[in-house]
Amino acid sequence: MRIGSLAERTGTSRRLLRYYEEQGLIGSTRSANGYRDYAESCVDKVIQIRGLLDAGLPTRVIREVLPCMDTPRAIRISAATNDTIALLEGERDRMAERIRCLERNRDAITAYLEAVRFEAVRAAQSDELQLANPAEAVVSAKGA
Amino acid sequence: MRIGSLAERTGTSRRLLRYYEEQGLIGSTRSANGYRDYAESCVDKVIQIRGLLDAGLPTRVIREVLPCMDTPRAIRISAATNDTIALLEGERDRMAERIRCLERNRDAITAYLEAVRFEAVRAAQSDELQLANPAEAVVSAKGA
DNA sequence: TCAAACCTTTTCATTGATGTGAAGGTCAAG
DNA sequence: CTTGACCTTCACATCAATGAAAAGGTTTGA
Repeated sequence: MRIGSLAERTGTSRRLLRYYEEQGLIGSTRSANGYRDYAESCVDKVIQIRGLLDAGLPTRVIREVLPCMDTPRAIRISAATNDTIALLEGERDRMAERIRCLERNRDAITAYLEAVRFEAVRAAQSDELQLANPAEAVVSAKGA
Repeated sequence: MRIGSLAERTGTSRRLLRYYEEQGLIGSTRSANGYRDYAESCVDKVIQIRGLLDAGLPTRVIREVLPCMDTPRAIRISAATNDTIALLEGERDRMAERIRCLERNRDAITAYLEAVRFEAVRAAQSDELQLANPAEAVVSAKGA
Protein backbone atom coordinates (compact mmCIF):
# COMPACT_ATOMS: atom_id res chain seq x y z
CA MET A 1 0.00 0.00 0.00
CA ARG A 2 1.33 3.46 -0.85
CA ILE A 3 1.32 6.50 1.39
CA GLY A 4 -1.81 8.06 -0.07
CA SER A 5 -3.95 5.02 0.74
CA LEU A 6 -2.54 4.73 4.22
CA ALA A 7 -3.19 8.42 4.82
CA GLU A 8 -6.76 8.10 3.64
CA ARG A 9 -7.47 4.93 5.60
CA THR A 10 -6.05 6.29 8.84
CA GLY A 11 -7.21 9.86 8.53
CA THR A 12 -3.72 11.28 8.85
CA SER A 13 -1.73 13.44 6.46
CA ARG A 14 0.97 11.96 4.25
CA ARG A 15 3.35 14.40 5.87
CA LEU A 16 2.61 13.00 9.31
CA LEU A 17 3.13 9.43 8.16
CA ARG A 18 6.59 10.34 6.92
CA TYR A 19 7.19 12.04 10.26
CA TYR A 20 6.20 8.90 12.18
CA GLU A 21 8.57 6.87 10.06
CA GLU A 22 11.32 9.40 10.78
CA GLN A 23 10.55 8.96 14.48
CA GLY A 24 10.85 5.20 14.19
CA LEU A 25 7.18 4.51 14.94
CA ILE A 26 6.32 2.79 11.67
CA GLY A 27 8.33 1.15 8.97
CA SER A 28 8.02 0.74 5.23
CA THR A 29 9.77 -0.94 2.37
CA ARG A 30 10.51 0.88 -0.87
CA SER A 31 9.33 0.03 -4.33
CA ALA A 32 11.79 0.17 -7.25
CA ASN A 33 10.81 3.78 -7.90
CA GLY A 34 11.48 4.84 -4.33
CA TYR A 35 7.85 5.00 -3.24
CA ARG A 36 7.10 3.81 0.29
CA ASP A 37 5.22 0.53 0.54
CA TYR A 38 3.27 -0.15 3.70
CA ALA A 39 2.06 -3.44 5.13
CA GLU A 40 -1.63 -3.93 5.76
CA SER A 41 -0.97 -3.98 9.49
CA CYS A 42 0.23 -0.40 9.33
CA VAL A 43 -3.34 0.83 9.27
CA ASP A 44 -4.08 -0.42 12.77
CA LYS A 45 -0.64 0.57 13.94
CA VAL A 46 -1.05 4.17 12.86
CA ILE A 47 -4.48 4.37 14.48
CA GLN A 48 -2.98 3.00 17.67
CA ILE A 49 -0.16 5.53 17.51
CA ARG A 50 -2.66 8.34 17.08
CA GLY A 51 -4.53 7.16 20.14
CA LEU A 52 -1.46 6.88 22.30
CA LEU A 53 -0.12 10.26 21.25
CA ASP A 54 -3.50 11.78 21.90
CA ALA A 55 -3.47 10.16 25.33
CA GLY A 56 -0.28 12.02 26.10
CA LEU A 57 2.40 9.40 25.58
CA PRO A 58 5.61 10.69 24.04
CA THR A 59 6.93 9.03 20.88
CA ARG A 60 9.86 7.67 22.86
CA VAL A 61 7.50 5.59 25.00
CA ILE A 62 5.35 4.53 22.09
CA ARG A 63 8.46 3.34 20.29
CA GLU A 64 9.22 1.06 23.22
CA VAL A 65 5.68 -0.13 23.79
CA LEU A 66 4.55 -0.85 20.24
CA PRO A 67 6.72 -3.93 19.61
CA CYS A 68 4.96 -5.66 22.51
CA MET A 69 1.69 -5.68 20.62
CA ASP A 70 2.58 -6.88 17.17
CA THR A 71 -0.65 -7.75 15.46
CA PRO A 72 0.39 -11.12 14.04
CA ARG A 73 0.38 -12.28 17.67
CA ALA A 74 4.04 -13.22 17.86
CA ILE A 75 5.57 -12.18 21.13
CA ARG A 76 9.30 -11.65 20.96
CA ILE A 77 10.56 -12.76 24.29
CA SER A 78 14.22 -12.88 23.41
CA ALA A 79 14.64 -9.13 23.07
CA ALA A 80 13.38 -8.58 26.60
CA THR A 81 16.35 -7.61 28.73
CA ASN A 82 15.87 -6.84 32.39
CA ASP A 83 16.12 -3.13 31.60
CA THR A 84 13.39 -3.39 29.02
CA ILE A 85 11.14 -5.21 31.44
CA ALA A 86 11.65 -2.64 34.19
CA LEU A 87 11.00 0.12 31.69
CA LEU A 88 7.78 -1.49 30.51
CA GLU A 89 6.58 -2.02 34.06
CA GLY A 90 7.21 1.66 34.75
CA GLU A 91 5.28 2.72 31.67
CA ARG A 92 2.44 0.36 32.50
CA ASP A 93 2.18 1.95 35.95
CA ARG A 94 2.26 5.44 34.50
CA MET A 95 -0.51 4.42 32.10
CA ALA A 96 -2.55 3.12 35.00
CA GLU A 97 -2.09 6.43 36.79
CA ARG A 98 -3.21 8.33 33.70
CA ILE A 99 -6.26 6.12 33.48
CA ARG A 100 -7.17 6.81 37.10
CA CYS A 101 -6.79 10.55 36.58
CA LEU A 102 -8.92 10.54 33.45
CA GLU A 103 -11.58 8.38 35.09
CA ARG A 104 -11.85 10.71 38.06
CA ASN A 105 -12.28 13.71 35.82
CA ARG A 106 -14.61 11.98 33.41
CA ASP A 107 -16.80 11.04 36.36
CA ALA A 108 -16.71 14.60 37.67
CA ILE A 109 -17.82 15.96 34.31
CA THR A 110 -20.54 13.34 34.12
CA ALA A 111 -21.77 14.27 37.58
CA TYR A 112 -21.74 17.94 36.66
CA LEU A 113 -23.70 17.34 33.48
CA GLU A 114 -26.25 15.30 35.39
CA ALA A 115 -26.62 18.09 37.93
CA VAL A 116 -27.12 20.59 35.15
CA ARG A 117 -29.77 18.42 33.54
CA PHE A 118 -31.51 17.94 36.87
CA GLU A 119 -31.43 21.66 37.51
CA ALA A 120 -32.80 22.37 34.04
CA VAL A 121 -35.75 20.07 34.69
CA ARG A 122 -36.36 21.62 38.09
CA ALA A 123 -36.26 25.13 36.63
CA ALA A 124 -38.66 24.17 33.86
CA GLN A 125 -41.13 22.68 36.34
CA SER A 126 -40.77 25.74 38.55
CA ASP A 127 -41.39 27.93 35.51
CA GLU A 128 -44.51 26.03 34.66
CA LEU A 129 -45.90 26.35 38.14
CA GLN A 130 -44.96 29.81 39.34
CA LEU A 131 -42.90 31.70 36.74
CA ALA A 132 -39.80 31.66 38.97
CA ASN A 133 -36.47 33.22 37.99
CA PRO A 134 -34.05 30.42 37.03
CA ALA A 135 -30.98 32.66 36.83
CA GLU A 136 -28.03 32.50 39.23
CA ALA A 137 -28.94 29.07 40.52
CA VAL A 138 -26.11 27.66 42.58
CA VAL A 139 -26.60 24.16 43.88
CA SER A 140 -24.55 23.08 46.87
CA ALA A 141 -23.98 19.36 46.57
CA LYS A 142 -22.68 18.58 50.04
CA GLY A 143 -23.64 14.95 49.78
CA ALA A 144 -21.64 14.16 46.66
CA MET B 1 0.50 30.42 51.17
CA ARG B 2 3.29 31.88 49.03
CA ILE B 3 4.59 30.48 45.79
CA GLY B 4 7.54 28.67 47.34
CA SER B 5 5.35 26.58 49.64
CA LEU B 6 2.95 25.74 46.86
CA ALA B 7 5.85 24.74 44.64
CA GLU B 8 7.27 22.49 47.31
CA ARG B 9 3.94 20.92 48.23
CA THR B 10 2.97 20.17 44.63
CA GLY B 11 6.39 19.23 43.34
CA THR B 12 6.32 21.84 40.59
CA SER B 13 8.64 24.76 39.96
CA ARG B 14 7.70 28.31 40.94
CA ARG B 15 8.17 29.22 37.33
CA LEU B 16 5.57 26.70 36.25
CA LEU B 17 3.05 27.93 38.81
CA ARG B 18 3.33 31.45 37.40
CA TYR B 19 2.90 29.97 33.97
CA TYR B 20 -0.30 28.18 35.00
CA GLU B 21 -1.65 31.41 36.41
CA GLU B 22 -0.79 33.18 33.17
CA GLN B 23 -2.72 30.43 31.36
CA GLY B 24 -5.75 30.99 33.58
CA LEU B 25 -5.56 27.58 35.27
CA ILE B 26 -5.08 28.80 38.83
CA GLY B 27 -5.69 32.08 40.61
CA SER B 28 -4.07 33.98 43.44
CA THR B 29 -4.52 37.12 45.46
CA ARG B 30 -1.68 39.52 46.13
CA SER B 31 -0.21 40.57 49.45
CA ALA B 32 0.59 44.24 50.11
CA ASN B 33 4.13 43.69 48.83
CA GLY B 34 2.96 42.15 45.57
CA TYR B 35 3.70 38.55 46.51
CA ARG B 36 1.18 35.96 45.32
CA ASP B 37 -1.01 34.39 47.98
CA TYR B 38 -2.55 30.99 47.25
CA ALA B 39 -5.55 29.30 48.83
CA GLU B 40 -5.12 25.92 50.46
CA SER B 41 -7.25 24.34 47.73
CA CYS B 42 -4.63 25.29 45.16
CA VAL B 43 -2.50 22.32 46.20
CA ASP B 44 -5.04 19.78 44.98
CA LYS B 45 -5.86 21.89 41.98
CA VAL B 46 -2.26 22.02 40.80
CA ILE B 47 -1.86 18.29 41.28
CA GLN B 48 -5.02 17.74 39.25
CA ILE B 49 -3.75 20.05 36.53
CA ARG B 50 -0.48 18.14 36.39
CA GLY B 51 -2.39 14.90 35.98
CA LEU B 52 -4.61 16.20 33.22
CA LEU B 53 -1.73 17.77 31.30
CA ASP B 54 0.21 14.55 31.66
CA ALA B 55 -2.80 12.70 30.30
CA GLY B 56 -2.62 14.80 27.17
CA LEU B 57 -5.31 17.40 27.71
CA PRO B 58 -4.48 20.87 26.42
CA THR B 59 -4.69 23.81 28.80
CA ARG B 60 -7.68 25.14 26.90
CA VAL B 61 -9.70 22.07 27.84
CA ILE B 62 -8.47 22.00 31.42
CA ARG B 63 -9.51 25.61 31.78
CA GLU B 64 -13.04 24.66 30.79
CA VAL B 65 -13.21 21.47 32.79
CA LEU B 66 -11.74 22.59 36.11
CA PRO B 67 -14.61 24.85 37.20
CA CYS B 68 -16.92 21.81 37.13
CA MET B 69 -15.00 20.19 39.98
CA ASP B 70 -14.56 22.97 42.50
CA THR B 71 -13.49 21.36 45.73
CA PRO B 72 -15.91 23.19 48.01
CA ARG B 73 -18.59 21.13 46.29
CA ALA B 74 -20.54 24.03 44.89
CA ILE B 75 -21.69 23.36 41.38
CA ARG B 76 -22.35 26.49 39.38
CA ILE B 77 -25.26 25.62 37.20
CA SER B 78 -26.05 29.11 36.06
CA ALA B 79 -22.94 29.53 33.96
CA ALA B 80 -23.81 26.46 31.91
CA THR B 81 -24.95 27.64 28.50
CA ASN B 82 -25.93 25.13 25.86
CA ASP B 83 -22.58 25.64 24.17
CA THR B 84 -20.71 24.88 27.37
CA ILE B 85 -22.72 21.73 27.91
CA ALA B 86 -22.10 20.49 24.39
CA LEU B 87 -18.42 21.23 24.79
CA LEU B 88 -18.22 19.34 28.06
CA GLU B 89 -20.03 16.37 26.60
CA GLY B 90 -17.54 16.33 23.76
CA GLU B 91 -14.60 16.44 26.14
CA ARG B 92 -16.10 13.73 28.31
CA ASP B 93 -16.41 11.50 25.26
CA ARG B 94 -12.86 12.25 24.21
CA MET B 95 -11.72 11.38 27.72
CA ALA B 96 -13.60 8.11 27.55
CA GLU B 97 -11.89 7.32 24.26
CA ARG B 98 -8.48 8.07 25.78
CA ILE B 99 -9.29 5.80 28.67
CA ARG B 100 -10.23 2.94 26.34
CA CYS B 101 -7.03 3.38 24.35
CA LEU B 102 -4.86 3.43 27.45
CA GLU B 103 -6.64 0.41 28.93
CA ARG B 104 -6.13 -1.59 25.76
CA ASN B 105 -2.44 -0.81 25.75
CA ARG B 106 -1.96 -1.28 29.46
CA ASP B 107 -3.53 -4.72 29.12
CA ALA B 108 -1.31 -5.52 26.18
CA ILE B 109 1.79 -4.59 28.13
CA THR B 110 0.57 -6.60 31.09
CA ALA B 111 0.00 -9.63 28.88
CA TYR B 112 3.44 -9.22 27.36
CA LEU B 113 5.11 -8.99 30.75
CA GLU B 114 3.28 -12.09 31.91
CA ALA B 115 4.38 -13.95 28.82
CA VAL B 116 7.97 -12.88 29.44
CA ARG B 117 7.78 -14.05 33.03
CA PHE B 118 6.30 -17.35 31.94
CA GLU B 119 8.97 -17.78 29.33
CA ALA B 120 11.67 -16.96 31.86
CA VAL B 121 10.38 -19.68 34.17
CA ARG B 122 10.16 -22.16 31.30
CA ALA B 123 13.71 -21.37 30.15
CA ALA B 124 15.02 -21.76 33.68
CA GLN B 125 13.37 -25.14 34.05
CA SER B 126 14.65 -26.20 30.67
CA ASP B 127 18.13 -25.07 31.67
CA GLU B 128 17.99 -27.12 34.80
CA LEU B 129 16.97 -30.24 32.98
CA GLN B 130 18.94 -30.28 29.73
CA LEU B 131 21.14 -27.19 29.39
CA ALA B 132 19.09 -25.91 26.45
CA ASN B 133 19.92 -22.70 24.63
CA PRO B 134 17.39 -20.04 25.66
CA ALA B 135 18.46 -17.44 23.09
CA GLU B 136 16.25 -16.31 20.17
CA ALA B 137 13.13 -17.79 21.71
CA VAL B 138 10.10 -16.57 19.84
CA VAL B 139 6.76 -17.70 21.16
CA SER B 140 3.84 -17.65 18.79
CA ALA B 141 0.74 -17.00 20.87
CA LYS B 142 -1.97 -17.85 18.35
CA GLY B 143 -4.53 -18.41 21.04
CA ALA B 144 -4.23 -14.99 22.70
C1' DT C 1 22.19 49.96 61.10
C1' DC C 2 24.35 47.26 57.74
C1' DA C 3 24.67 43.33 55.08
C1' DA C 4 24.24 38.72 53.58
C1' DA C 5 20.96 35.22 52.37
C1' DC C 6 16.83 34.23 50.56
C1' DC C 7 12.33 34.99 48.49
C1' DT C 8 9.56 37.26 45.22
C1' DT C 9 8.47 40.12 41.07
C1' DT C 10 8.38 40.89 35.70
C1' DT C 11 10.17 40.18 31.17
C1' DC C 12 12.61 38.37 27.23
C1' DA C 13 14.47 34.38 25.13
C1' DT C 14 14.90 29.62 24.47
C1' DT C 15 14.15 24.57 24.45
C1' DG C 16 11.84 20.29 23.08
C1' DA C 17 8.07 17.85 21.10
C1' DT C 18 4.45 17.35 17.76
C1' DG C 19 3.05 18.66 13.61
C1' DT C 20 2.60 21.45 9.03
C1' DG C 21 3.79 24.15 4.60
C1' DA C 22 6.03 24.69 0.61
C1' DA C 23 9.75 24.52 -2.79
C1' DG C 24 11.91 21.82 -6.21
C1' DG C 25 12.32 17.43 -8.29
C1' DT C 26 10.99 12.39 -9.83
C1' DC C 27 7.70 8.94 -11.50
C1' DA C 28 3.76 7.06 -13.92
C1' DA C 29 -0.68 7.05 -16.19
C1' DG C 30 -4.06 9.25 -19.35
C1' DC D 1 2.62 16.82 -22.18
C1' DT D 2 -0.15 17.37 -18.46
C1' DT D 3 -1.74 15.80 -14.18
C1' DG D 4 -1.43 13.83 -9.90
C1' DA D 5 1.02 11.07 -6.57
C1' DC D 6 5.35 10.65 -4.60
C1' DC D 7 10.19 12.04 -3.12
C1' DT D 8 13.54 15.02 0.05
C1' DT D 9 14.62 19.03 2.62
C1' DC D 10 14.30 23.31 4.94
C1' DA D 11 11.64 26.22 7.44
C1' DC D 12 7.93 27.33 10.26
C1' DA D 13 3.90 26.94 13.85
C1' DT D 14 2.17 25.66 18.23
C1' DC D 15 2.23 24.32 22.90
C1' DA D 16 4.19 23.18 27.37
C1' DA D 17 7.94 24.31 29.97
C1' DT D 18 12.37 26.47 31.36
C1' DG D 19 16.47 29.88 31.97
C1' DA D 20 18.23 33.98 33.19
C1' DA D 21 18.59 38.77 34.03
C1' DA D 22 17.45 42.74 36.71
C1' DA D 23 15.08 44.62 40.45
C1' DG D 24 12.88 44.79 44.84
C1' DG D 25 11.00 42.70 49.53
C1' DT D 26 12.00 40.00 53.91
C1' DT D 27 14.58 37.95 57.48
C1' DT D 28 18.28 37.25 60.44
C1' DG D 29 22.25 38.07 62.78
C1' DA D 30 26.53 40.62 63.58
